Amino acid sequence: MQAKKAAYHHGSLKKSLLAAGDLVLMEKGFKGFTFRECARRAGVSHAAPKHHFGDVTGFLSALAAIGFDRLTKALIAGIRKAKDLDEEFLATTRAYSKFAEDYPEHFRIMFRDDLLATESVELGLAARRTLTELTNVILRQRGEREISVDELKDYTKAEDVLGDIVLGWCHIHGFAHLKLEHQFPVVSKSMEKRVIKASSARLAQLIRRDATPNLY
Amino acid sequence: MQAKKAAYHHGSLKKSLLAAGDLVLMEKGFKGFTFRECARRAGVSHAAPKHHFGDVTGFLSALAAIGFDRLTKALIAGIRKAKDLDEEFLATTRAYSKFAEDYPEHFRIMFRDDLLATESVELGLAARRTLTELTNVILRQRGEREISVDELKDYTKAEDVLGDIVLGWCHIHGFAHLKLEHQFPVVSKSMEKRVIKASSARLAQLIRRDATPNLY
DNA sequence: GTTTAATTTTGTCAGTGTAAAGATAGACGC
DNA sequence: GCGTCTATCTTTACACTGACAAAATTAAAC
Repeated sequence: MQAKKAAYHHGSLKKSLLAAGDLVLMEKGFKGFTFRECARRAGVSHAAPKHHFGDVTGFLSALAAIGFDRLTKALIAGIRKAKDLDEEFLATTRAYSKFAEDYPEHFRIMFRDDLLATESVELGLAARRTLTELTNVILRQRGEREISVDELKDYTKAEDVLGDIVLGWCHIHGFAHLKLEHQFPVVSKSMEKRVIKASSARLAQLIRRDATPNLY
Repeated sequence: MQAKKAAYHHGSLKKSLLAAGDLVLMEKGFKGFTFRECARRAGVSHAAPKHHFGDVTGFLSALAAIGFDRLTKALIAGIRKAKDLDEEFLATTRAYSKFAEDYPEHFRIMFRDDLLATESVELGLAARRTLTELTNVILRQRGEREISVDELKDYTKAEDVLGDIVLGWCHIHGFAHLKLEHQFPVVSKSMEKRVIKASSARLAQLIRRDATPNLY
């Protein structure tokens, strides 16, 4: 971090700016997040970021991509801890929601189509990696084999698979989002835990019950 | 609108500002939404809004409350068209999602805890009215009687009811949000219709199947 | 070693939210 | 009727922002 500063040209300013933006997002939130503040933290002039990110939209897209990668990792880590299929769906829901709580501003940015450069391939890929992970959760519930990112497009064409993805992802995402934004009625922590556990279990059972029977 | 302008003092500026803010949100989106632009449209000086709304957070809260009221109405209208319980849950999902598409910026504001004055009783009430409507959708699926806004608090204490609300609302909200922000893989309109119809049906069946049997 | 291209800085501009002080008009007591 | 009061609105001011242009600096290519 200190070695990079020495280089005027060809330094790793882009990385430094991303690190700065990442921090600002966490410390000051979206309100305190400004192009100039990030430049200040990276120790460069206010106009420096322009060359690397164009406008603030491009900058946010890069940070959103970081968010998606972090979410993907969190999902994988959460899933790994699960003992069986019953636990796995719940673990996914928990990991997704915990990510939203841990990185609220990233989460908000990631799902703001109007603030992001949707043509960014980097962002698109990061988002697809996350969706692939979620799709694999569903596929395992269905008793089917896992897929890679490249196969995602083919699999979301299958109507029954997409149906299960919608069923699962909407619940996971809806819960994480509504909880983050404090839309649920306030109840005890223990009751909340039981409720989300029960909901996840019922949904996972539904998906497994309706899956083609020859495969599980 | 023209008669109000004449009055320097004692005009209905608050309403005019809200109407202006509502328009700006729809026409220019969140990016173009500024305190000063709203004041300009209402034909007053840029500092005028401060007296009525404090800061921009207070102003957004009032607009979010309008959004919730509009959503509540949309839900009621959508539900009214449904012939039976099977159709009703799907109709709710559609109405909720259509609202998000029709008023994207309102929708985004409404679910941004950090940008709103959470202590606003007006906003809290509007949000509770929406949640009451959603709760009644669930209660009807369960074969139980509907409730009023005042009863909401008691009903969300019941763990099984809250469980069904989470199950239903998360799916509805998650779908609307993910669709609005273009997170789903692109598929044909007809396939999308079938998918959401099937998901809603499966979820509604699950809720009804698990309901206490003596009541339906 | 000179040229060239990439990177960063400086300076400027219009526009923003908020604060403070001044202006206006209706309310209210007498 | 009249003077004061108070809520409402305007004016002015300030620090800050994103975007842009042009100049300056540096690394690399030749």
